Formats: sequence, structure tokens, C-alpha cells
Amino acid sequence: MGIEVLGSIFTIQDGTFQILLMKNTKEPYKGYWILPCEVIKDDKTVEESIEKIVSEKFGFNDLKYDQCHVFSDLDRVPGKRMVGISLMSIVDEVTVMTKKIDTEYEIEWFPIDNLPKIGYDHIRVIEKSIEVLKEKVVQSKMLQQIFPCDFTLPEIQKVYEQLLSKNLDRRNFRKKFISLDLIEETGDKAPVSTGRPAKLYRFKEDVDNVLLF
Amino acid sequence: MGIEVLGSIFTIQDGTFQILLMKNTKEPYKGYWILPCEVIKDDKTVEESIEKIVSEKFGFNDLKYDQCHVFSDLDRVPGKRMVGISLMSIVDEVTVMTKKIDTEYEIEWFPIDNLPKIGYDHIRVIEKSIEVLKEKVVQSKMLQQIFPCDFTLPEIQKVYEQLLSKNLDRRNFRKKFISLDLIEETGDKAPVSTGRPAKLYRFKEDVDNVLLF
DNA sequence: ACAAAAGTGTTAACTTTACACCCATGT
DNA sequence: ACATGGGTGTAAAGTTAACACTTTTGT
Repeated sequence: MGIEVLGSIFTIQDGTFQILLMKNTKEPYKGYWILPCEVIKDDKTVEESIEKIVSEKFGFNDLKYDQCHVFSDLDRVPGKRMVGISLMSIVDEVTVMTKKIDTEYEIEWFPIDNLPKIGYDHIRVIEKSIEVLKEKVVQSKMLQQIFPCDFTLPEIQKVYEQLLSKNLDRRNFRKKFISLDLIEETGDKAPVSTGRPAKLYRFKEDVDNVLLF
Repeated sequence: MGIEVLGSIFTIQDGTFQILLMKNTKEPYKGYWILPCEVIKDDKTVEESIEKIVSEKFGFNDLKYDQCHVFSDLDRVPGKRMVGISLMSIVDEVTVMTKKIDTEYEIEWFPIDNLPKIGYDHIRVIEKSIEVLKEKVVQSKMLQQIFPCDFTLPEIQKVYEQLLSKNLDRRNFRKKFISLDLIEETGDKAPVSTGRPAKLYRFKEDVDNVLLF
């Protein structure tokens, strides 16, 4: 019996959640997209294993992981008994953009509502991770992971609108968010494509983890 | 490398959360109190394994389990690599009282704020389960597990007061709770020790899982 | 000057809090 | 009749929701 870790790595691009997948090069499910995963060894914890495998396959280091779920169906991996432990993490957009991912693997970001053909039982794992993502993202701590550096309020509002699947009033959103006392203006303005440029904010240091919404 | 399941079984007694532990009869940690646990076999999922072991050691069947956490520190069990998957469940008071537990093991309920000497790393496992318990019990679904049959509002209020570690106003608590539209009066009154007997309520059928507090 | 997106303030509705007295039962 | 705990209403404070116009930028 083996134990494997599976990593769901999310980011935000243009206000849309994306998940990072790799193309499977081995049978079974060759050519399908899968999560980075690996059987854990005797000398690593679950957290150390996921850090290693994500680093190796995707090039992201020092992410913070949260456990999502344990999958232990007898036949979830064809031909052997494999218990899967899934973890998730979020990478901010800037890191995604600036970090040139140097890997031998074919990897790609997919919007979570438009996934490609997924191998093994990874679609179930992904769905569970998305559930957990939605629960966690109403916490300021998670939001800080998504926006570690400067952000605008319209950006952050889009995240919530996607997750809550409804539109929010801009004025009320600003009032509520600012009243939480988590953020401060940087004084700068966001580069603009069209329209008035938005003010940039950053998270204050040492903010407590509070529930939004 | 092995995988074990660990079960944290909670109940409420007199408005206080209790956890069911068994006395360990083997070295190491002989005589210490531990969670029911067992290495999982090839022919069972995590959920099936916990059901079996809790049934066997504690005599409770058909509980609903939630996954809590995976513990994978290399040295968490002396002498072997053992990954621990912890699950929790809640048993209602009536089942606890009426079901005569027939087991060869020495088992006992302990209030969660007054635990005995705990073996292995189970104290960490228990602490994590209590965290999860506190998160889950603000959901009506979990409350329904605690009070599957008739209950009084003062009873349920005590549960919240314990979990939130503060006193709540009786009038406001009633108003809020009743306004959730989850419960209905049975028409009966609770047997009384002293003072006015409380009205009995029950959960309506098919209530959605909503967040309280 | 116009199009595009961001910023701002006020009022009404609703929710939450604070608070004190009466009621039903057992002794 | 009294001690014990349960049940009830109202007003103030706070929060959320609804709503429209002005500002800043690029073209």
C-alpha cells in the first residue's frame, strides 16, 4: 500500500481562478492532464513531499499548503492500492508572471470552470480542492496569499464576485473592506488600460485572520 | 510505511463536550489513554476502517465521520513510520445513555477541557479534532447530529456558550435561533429538576445546512 | 469631447444588542 | 410562599443594502 500526495496549485488571472496541471506522459491516462503527485518516501512528511514535488515539477518554492482531503477508494489508482492525500496552495499573479518556470514537464494553467480532460481520479481531487478554496478565500489570510503585494479594490472585488457567483455593489464593497482595517493605500495608482486608474492598496503588517463575508 | 486511522468521538453531557478514549494496554504508553486507532488494511477505505474500529472498540455504529487532519511526522509513532489520518464524529447524548457499550476495552468519556494523560501524539490529534469540532458545530447539520431528537433551547444555548466561551442573552438567543426556521415545538415539555420546565423542540425535516453565529 | 472604469455619500431596511419582569414547576 | 430556571417584548445601536453622479485617465 502506498501513499501519494497531490497538489492543487491555484492562482488568479484577470479575476479568474486557474489551476496548474501537467500533462501525463505515462500510461495509464497518457496525454491526459493531471495534478502533480508522487508517492511519499520514508524520510518526508506529507508537507515536505508536496513542497518537493511542486517545486520539482512546477518550480514554485516555499508555498504554504493546506490539507484538503484523503482519497482512499480501493480502485482509485488502477492496479495498486494508493491512498491519496491532497493539499492546496495559492500562488499570487505576480509570482506567476515574473517567475519563468523552468521545467521539463508540459504544464499549463487552466481556468477552474474550463478544465481539460483529466486523468485518474484527479477530477474529484480538483473538485474537492475548489470547494476548499472557496471556503478559505473568505479569510483574509488567504486573500493575502493571493495579493501579497499591491492590489486594487476592483481586483479584489472581482475575486469575490467570482467565488460568490454574484455581483457586488462597488460602494458597499469598498466601505466594508476598508472598514476591516486590513489594508492601506500605497499612494500609487495602478497602470491603466482604459478609464480612471485605481488606487493601489497593500495589506498592513500582522493583520489577524478575519472572516470576510 | 503504514497508515492508521484515528477516531475522535465526541458527545455532549450536561452541556459539556466529552471525548471517548480507551486505555492503552500495550507498550509503549501502556496505561495511558488513547484514541481508537488501527492500521488500515488493503480492503478498506479510511472511512470503512474508522467505522470498523470505532464499532469494535466503542460499540457505536453508523456514525458519520468527517476528516480532520493527516499527521505524518516521521517519529510520531516510536519505531515505525506511521501516517495517521484522523476523523471525528459526534454521538448524541441519548444514544450514549441508552446504548450499553459492550466491549472488552476500558473506555471512558472525558470532558475536553480536563483530559487524562494521553499516549503517543494523540493529544495533538485530539486538539486538532477539537478545533474542527468548534468550526463544525456552528453548522446546523452538526447540531442536528448532537440533538437528533427532542431538545430544549437552554440546552442548545449551553453548547454555544461553551464553544464560544461567553454567555449569551437568553432572549436574543431564542429570537435568533427560532428565526432560522430550523426547528419546531413538539408540544411537550422537558422533565424538570427544578424551575419551570422548558419547551421541547425538534429539527424540521430536510433543513439546509446553514451557518449559525 | 467622449468612452471607460474608479471613486464617493446618504437614506432606508434590517440585524443585533441591551435590558427587566412574569411564568411554571417542585419543595 | 419561595426558590429555581424558563419564557417574553421593546427600544437603541449598529450593520447592510440600495441607489446615481462625479472624477480621472486614454484616445
